[in-house]
Amino acid sequence: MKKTKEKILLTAHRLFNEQGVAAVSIRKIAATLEISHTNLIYHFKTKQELIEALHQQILEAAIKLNQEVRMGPNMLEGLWEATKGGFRILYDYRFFMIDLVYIMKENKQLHHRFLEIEQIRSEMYQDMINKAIQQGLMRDVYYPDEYQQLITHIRIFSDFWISSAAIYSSEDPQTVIDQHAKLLLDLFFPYLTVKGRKAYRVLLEAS
Amino acid sequence: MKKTKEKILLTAHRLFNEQGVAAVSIRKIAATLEISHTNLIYHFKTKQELIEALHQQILEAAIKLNQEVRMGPNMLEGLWEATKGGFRILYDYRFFMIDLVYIMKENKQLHHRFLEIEQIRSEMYQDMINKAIQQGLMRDVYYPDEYQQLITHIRIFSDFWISSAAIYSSEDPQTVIDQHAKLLLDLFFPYLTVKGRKAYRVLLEAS
DNA sequence: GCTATTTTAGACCAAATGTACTAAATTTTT
DNA sequence: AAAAATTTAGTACATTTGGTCTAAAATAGC
Repeated sequence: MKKTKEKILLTAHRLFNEQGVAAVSIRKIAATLEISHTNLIYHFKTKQELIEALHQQILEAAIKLNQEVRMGPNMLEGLWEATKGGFRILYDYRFFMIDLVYIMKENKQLHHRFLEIEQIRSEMYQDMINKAIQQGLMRDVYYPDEYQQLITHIRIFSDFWISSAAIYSSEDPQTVIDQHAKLLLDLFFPYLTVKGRKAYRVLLEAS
Repeated sequence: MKKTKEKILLTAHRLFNEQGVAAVSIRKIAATLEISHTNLIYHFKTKQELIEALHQQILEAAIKLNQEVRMGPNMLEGLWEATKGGFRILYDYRFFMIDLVYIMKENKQLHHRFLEIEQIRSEMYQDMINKAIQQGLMRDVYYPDEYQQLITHIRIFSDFWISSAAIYSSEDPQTVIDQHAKLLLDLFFPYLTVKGRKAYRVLLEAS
């Protein structure tokens, strides 16, 4: 019996992606669905609630991806798969990334959750890098915090490559996703050892 | 006699920075200035015209900076000064960067100009890197396009560090600007030669 | 079948926004 | 000083939006 609720989320999701969060009103979503706006309000009191529900979908997709992509012995391969999958999810919900600042500004609760998740992601990268160093794939730091800064760059790139692509890229979605997943991997390249670079080349030839 | 026009730009600039472009209407700017909204419209027909005028200010500030910061023999030092100055300008007009995707979407002409300017910036970085390689400050590429990708990362970071800071940073403006200017420089670090890294350390100790 | 609950629609309101039109006030030009 | 231009304000209108209230329709539970 929640067919309506699901349809609302689908339509909101689509319109947000097409027109941006700010340009889509409750009434517009309702009109697109050909239901009354009061009906929509019955299910979601505000646009914020819609965004929160869609954010929940993003999290669930991310958790599902995390379970699928088992980080195997080859760190770079796992990173590559996880990045491609993660970037695909972000692209599917691109309105969220493009309006990220706006959404975080409007919704303190979501903002807080987002910061927590980023913290976890950061620690994950930290672990991954430490393992890669142990395995001789990445070099040691030249100065303290060097990898902490790399992780910051990873975060900013991950958060905003979609916004950048909205301005600079005209290719089809899959190409854009692959290009930027590759670009993220390139951030790691200069830190790789000879052994690491070899693994990197093997990986690229395989895909 | 263009006092009004200037006051309008100042107030629009301030309100855009404080509340974001979407949340500031012609009428709100007029109300803040305590002039009639029709008077404001007389000077600027639409919000787009206001944004274009402010963008022109950004360009003029950037040109002025370019003339001041002479790229001396020390490539890293020039880069550091230019980055700090440029990032300060971007921060002064942070509404433009935070609403970048929105603005580019709404104004095809501005979008086109923006792409042209980015092209010039890209070539500037390319020249700078080539010189740094000749001077033995940066290493040769390990694979083709390696530095082209670095420049892409520089572009994305430059475009969106302010958006990132709006979400993650709570420090005062000057600290945020310096931190991110430093982060941009860090993108170069792993490509530096031993000689380049030495120059980099000298530079950081000086500032 | 009847009742209670959930879902849906319609009417209405107040605020904000862009826009157009008119006219007054001010400044500039002659 | 008079005429022409510019700048400024006031009014009014249509649209959009979020929001409330009421009631009808559909569904579920008994």
